[in-house]
Amino acid sequence: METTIDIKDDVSEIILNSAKTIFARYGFKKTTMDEIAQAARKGKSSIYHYFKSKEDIFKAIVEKEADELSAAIAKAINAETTSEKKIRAYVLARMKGINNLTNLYSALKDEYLEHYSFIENVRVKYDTEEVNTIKGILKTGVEDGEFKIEDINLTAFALVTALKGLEYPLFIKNNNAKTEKRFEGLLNVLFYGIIAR
Amino acid sequence: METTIDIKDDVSEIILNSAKTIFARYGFKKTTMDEIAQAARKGKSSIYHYFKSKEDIFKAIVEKEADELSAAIAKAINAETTSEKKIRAYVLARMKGINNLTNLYSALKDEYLEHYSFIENVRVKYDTEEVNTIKGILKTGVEDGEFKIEDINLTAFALVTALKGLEYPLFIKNNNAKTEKRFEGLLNVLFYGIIAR
DNA sequence: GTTCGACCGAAAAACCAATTTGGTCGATTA
DNA sequence: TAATCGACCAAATTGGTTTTTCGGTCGAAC
Repeated sequence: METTIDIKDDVSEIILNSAKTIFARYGFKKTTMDEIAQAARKGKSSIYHYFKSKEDIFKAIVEKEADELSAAIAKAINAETTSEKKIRAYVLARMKGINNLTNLYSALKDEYLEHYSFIENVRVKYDTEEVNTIKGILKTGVEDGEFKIEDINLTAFALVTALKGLEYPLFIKNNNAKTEKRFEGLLNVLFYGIIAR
Repeated sequence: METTIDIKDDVSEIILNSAKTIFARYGFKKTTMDEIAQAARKGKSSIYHYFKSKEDIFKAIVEKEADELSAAIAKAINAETTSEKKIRAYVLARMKGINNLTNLYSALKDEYLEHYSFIENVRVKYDTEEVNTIKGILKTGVEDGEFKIEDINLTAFALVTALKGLEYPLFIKNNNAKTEKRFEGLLNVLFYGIIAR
């Protein structure tokens, strides 16, 4: 199934891939349109036939990555039956997926502070999606009598926030195989609490 | 008990208090040593008799605030009997205490991004203290048979991280009376989990 | 439909003079 | 000895100007 030229070798795709490596290496600001064009073996003006701005290219890259992560997570969730297992699958898939974004992300961490509001926009949009995903699982769990939750909205929001907070110290800094077990421990707290019975 | 001049009216204390209001208003960078000296009704050189640098003054202020918060939290914890109540008291006291730091913090949020590594140092030191506090409570709770926790270290760390992550969206942005109730809901999840039984 | 050279305007970088400012020192006071 | 301060310095910052870079447009060519 690779005998023909891959249909994804579209010019847009070439530009996106070229740009991605340069962005990952130099960050958004330091990357020039000329560099992107050269890497794609095109003239600078040609790029504008496919994307309306540098920001646009960046947005396309980030959204593509985010979509791939979304898809991977959805797949992992659907493979499970109970709500508890779905939550576990979600956390694991998310954790692994975030790792792949590390390259792009680390190049941007210095610029993250600056006022590139469009980055924030993408993040907010994705956060909302995450909360909704979790909310859906929790809701189903409650309806099935599997979970008992006072405030689903708050719990979903808190879970996502906590996960995001744990991302950095647990994963970025401490990137070994034990990390997965650690998340398991946390999930047990989430499911069963810490009160003895 | 206020008939004599308060022993805290030390010159160091005057300098610290003067500096605090100026820092809170203008931030670290924009505040000059001359301004601090004037506010303390001293010559600029005199300041250096008590503090070795501007950074030093700032550090002293932050550490003082942090110590006061620590004390308030410790007091709240000790007033409670069971471990569960101690945790609840801790979270509430912490939440309220952080609010008081808002002034200083908000003036710094723009400079927070810059490489004032000493700020980060204070934060790390304080984080460690927080984790240890929680760890102590959890340990006692387990020993008393009140809690049942797989990995105390991880749970304490996760709880602090999650609290820190929830601080901003739950508290700074949404500063109404309902916030307290929200934390209550979260604590219930922590104690009892979400699994129905 | 695609590619590109030439060009534009705004933003950034580079440069420089003038000023500010964190910090030192020695003398003075008490 | 402890505390205060005026005078001073080197380094950083500021303000303003010039130069360069860079994102983006346009029209021609294929």
